[in-house]
Amino acid sequence: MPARPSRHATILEVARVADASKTSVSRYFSGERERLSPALQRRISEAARQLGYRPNQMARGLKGGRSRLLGMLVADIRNPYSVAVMHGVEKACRERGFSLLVANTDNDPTQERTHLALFASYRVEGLVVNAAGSPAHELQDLVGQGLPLVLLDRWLEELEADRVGLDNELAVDMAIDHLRAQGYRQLLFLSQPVGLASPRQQRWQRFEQRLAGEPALDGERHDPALDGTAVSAIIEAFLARAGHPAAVLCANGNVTLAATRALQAQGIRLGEVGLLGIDELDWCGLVPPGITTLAQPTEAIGRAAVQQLLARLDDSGTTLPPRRTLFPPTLIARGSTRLPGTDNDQETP
Amino acid sequence: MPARPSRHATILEVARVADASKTSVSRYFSGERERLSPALQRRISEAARQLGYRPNQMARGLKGGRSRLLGMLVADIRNPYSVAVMHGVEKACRERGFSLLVANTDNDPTQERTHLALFASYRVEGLVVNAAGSPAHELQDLVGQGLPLVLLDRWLEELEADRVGLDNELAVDMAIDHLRAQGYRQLLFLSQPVGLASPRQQRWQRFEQRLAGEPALDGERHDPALDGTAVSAIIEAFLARAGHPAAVLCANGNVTLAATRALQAQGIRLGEVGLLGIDELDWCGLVPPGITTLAQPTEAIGRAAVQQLLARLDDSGTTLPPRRTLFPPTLIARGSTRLPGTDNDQETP
DNA sequence: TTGTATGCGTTATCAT
DNA sequence: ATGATAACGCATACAA
Repeated sequence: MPARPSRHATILEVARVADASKTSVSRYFSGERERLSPALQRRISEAARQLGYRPNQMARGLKGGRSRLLGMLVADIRNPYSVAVMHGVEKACRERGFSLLVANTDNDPTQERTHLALFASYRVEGLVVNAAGSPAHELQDLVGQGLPLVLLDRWLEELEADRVGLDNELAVDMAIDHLRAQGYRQLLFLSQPVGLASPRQQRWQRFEQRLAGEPALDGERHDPALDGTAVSAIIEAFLARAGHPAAVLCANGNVTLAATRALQAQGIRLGEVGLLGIDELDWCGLVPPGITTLAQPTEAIGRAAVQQLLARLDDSGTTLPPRRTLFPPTLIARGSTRLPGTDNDQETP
Repeated sequence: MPARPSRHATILEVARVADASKTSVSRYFSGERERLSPALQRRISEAARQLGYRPNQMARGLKGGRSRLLGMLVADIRNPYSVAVMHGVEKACRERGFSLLVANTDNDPTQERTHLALFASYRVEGLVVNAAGSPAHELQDLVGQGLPLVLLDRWLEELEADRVGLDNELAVDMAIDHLRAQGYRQLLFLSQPVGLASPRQQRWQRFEQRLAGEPALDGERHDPALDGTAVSAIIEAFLARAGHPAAVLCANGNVTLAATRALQAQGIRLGEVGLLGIDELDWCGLVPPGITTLAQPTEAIGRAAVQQLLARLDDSGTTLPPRRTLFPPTLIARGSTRLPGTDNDQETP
């Protein structure tokens, strides 16, 4: 028994024990086992097992420039949507032999910059970015250096990069069509502050576009901060002003949460005032009579991001134009968009 | 202007441009700027800026053995509890100059092993483990090699390591005390399959202990799989059998979700049958009349894990005995544990 | 099929 | 205060 239970065995030690050269051991662990004689393979295998040898990725990365690391920047990790997508990203990474370095920015551009620098220092081979906001500049630099980068959900107009996310126009169309078909005529579009977040902008604008083209529908839109009582006030004013039947269209999960709270606080029965939210959440079926949502294919979005990244990685050199991959949402109809007295055959909550 | 917009500037290039030696540049970026003359500092700073130089962590890790990487193994990343803790872990990491490598195991011991190997290959300096299940063996090895490791929430009895998590006994005590004080006398304890998950075991056992000591209370416990209709059946049978007032105690967030569904499906008003869940979730205030929960201090738990890890890292050598850090939950009382007709002054939903 | 020699970017040791 | 040089663990061109 060797005395030292030291830190980590190296390729050299394995070579010595196996009575082979560093090269052979290296080959053994680099998918070139076929080139070694069965006898040597066995010796190396045994030596490695005995020593608990694991190739050092740091050294590997240093030599070949291949860190086998992908980075993911998440704007808000406590958002279930982000986590769901991340789950897809991570699975796809694993399947392709990559590991995922995750950083949460809490929607803070400063942290975004910090983490970007960090990723760079670990020589990640690709980046999935769900950006907080502005720093198209540093991202631009990275892309300029040839780092594959895909923008997830949120994108910056100035930045020429691949994009993956929801088809926001389609989502708003589906929402409006559904509400219309269910008999609602007055629509309130509620968003978090639009600011620079592209999905918010797109949904916001599409709502206006569509309403302009639908004489049968009437509506308004607001983008309050969600922390105060603003949502409640807006809904109350809207309902006082609007004719019936009226409905609220929530631009994302956070808004759905806030709007549900507000409607409940006002003692309003869902359905009587319609409620439809973009983003499906665990509890949407639980609040009576169930909240209608547009679910995003989060897993698929995550996988697509990785796939796009690795595609770029493979044929680096050829400069394909930026590609955008948009996914359609799925309507999950529940009681919150069923007018009392109506008898549409909807999926039950 | 140099022609090549190549990949990454190295310390050597910076040294050349700054007309200095590699050593000086290294010192500049390793927190030893004081030892350099102001003039040299300026030259290096300028050269680095101009070249967009970033120290290569891979090379750093290779040389000094300091990867500045922490690994976190998560059993189920889609569980909001896990994410909340992870948020704390990540923040604490960042504050201490570490990066976090996250791996989700989806409760699969095989993936757990794979990811553990992976972490080892990246020479993470510490591990936060929210284990799927069994492989105390590989974890034991890592600990034996001197790798700081803290068990989060779930722990393996066989493994001598630091532990951080909720005080499960206290949680069950608080739950029972609250239900009792609210007038409930028949208790149904509902858990996910207990199996090897230590928190489930502890809560499960504590419930039985406590009930044995309380003649005024009566109860039973079950740990069905959550995917079928089992929960509904169990609740129905329990209510048929039990006298009133009866309450359901949910061992975690997933169970709370399932139980709420079941109670709703049976048209039971919450409160009339009590409902209390361990784990606070976004929507618990939304389902009328609000679901009472025991909230875990997730952020604090995450931070504590990192702190414990770094403490070990600092005084490696001294072999302190394993330490366990337990946090108390916070009761958030809502309508689901208020019997109709009662008039307790509870926090409103 | 197997081995030798060199270099990846950095820090540590030892000079000056 | 600054620099030269040797590792760190591995992959790879080249040689045998």
